[in-house]
Amino acid sequence: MEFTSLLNTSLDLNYNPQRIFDEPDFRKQEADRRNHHHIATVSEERGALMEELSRVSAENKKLKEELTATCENYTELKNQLIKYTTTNKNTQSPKRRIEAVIRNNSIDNVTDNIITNGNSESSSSEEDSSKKPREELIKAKISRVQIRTEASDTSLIVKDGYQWRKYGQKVTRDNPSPRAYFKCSFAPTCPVKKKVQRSIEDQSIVVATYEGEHNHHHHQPQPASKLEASSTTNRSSPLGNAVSTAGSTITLDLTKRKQSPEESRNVRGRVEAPELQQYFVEQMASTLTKDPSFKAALAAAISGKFLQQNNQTEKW
DNA sequence: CGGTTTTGACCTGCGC
DNA sequence: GCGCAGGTCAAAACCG
Repeated sequence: MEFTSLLNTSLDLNYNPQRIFDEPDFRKQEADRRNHHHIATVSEERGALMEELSRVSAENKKLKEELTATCENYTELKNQLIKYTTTNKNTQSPKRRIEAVIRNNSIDNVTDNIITNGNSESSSSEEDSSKKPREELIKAKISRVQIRTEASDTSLIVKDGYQWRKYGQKVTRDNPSPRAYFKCSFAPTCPVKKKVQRSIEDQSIVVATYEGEHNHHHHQPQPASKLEASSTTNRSSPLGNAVSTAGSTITLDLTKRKQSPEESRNVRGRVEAPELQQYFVEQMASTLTKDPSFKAALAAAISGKFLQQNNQTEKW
């Protein structure tokens, strides 16, 4: 877009020297005096404006630096909090610890914790048939997906392209929102289960935990079906592929809201499929163009650039 | 009518 | 052994 054509940088000084010479002498002298006075006033105003502008620019720069420092502090504190909560959870029972870690960290850490736990137990005691379920849990591929939805949307529906049958719902102790249990119903023998619960920190985030691997191809939802998957509005979304990526944590924003730096890192760091990357790039572009604060920041940046150009022009 | 959802009951593991 | 919490079952209700 050609902004320079839209921006009128000229000052209307009501000053036309050519006309002065057309006046008779007595009028010319009077006009000269007036114009000298006018030019002096305008110059003063201009100087004051320039001073104000440089003051505001300096203040803007200072605020920017403060904001950057605050963001850095925030990130550091957040990391410390995560580290602290992870350490605290280690005092819980193994099962509760797995739950807690699944809630708080990425699945890479979860898998590590489960395996470590399993090894330490097998080395400390003999074989026990009661441990078989846990061994199955160790073998089971667990992945977690965070989906940002509208906070007003109370349904625990995760549109991932698979067909699920809900078999239970529970209110857990540490989260007031209920947890829903689903089994994959596309294939009767498919062992995959998922748990869906709203995040306790952010009610707009739905956390889906997948256990196991699908033993069938990805299901394309049927139209006009009551299935959960059929309510998927974006059929071209590669989320189904993303979910089948075992051992990963994926954060999706379905509300067109701006992603936090943490969430963006999450996506950048873990999602590598080309179609997913393209999907996220498109979503990010869409999000940015619809974000008023981004527009405001862009406008500020552009106007700042123009002010710089004007300053340079005036120096010529 | 077949599949899904709801929901109370039951099972299981764990800590005390 | 008891209580608690998470997970699962299964009958009834619901829906297209």
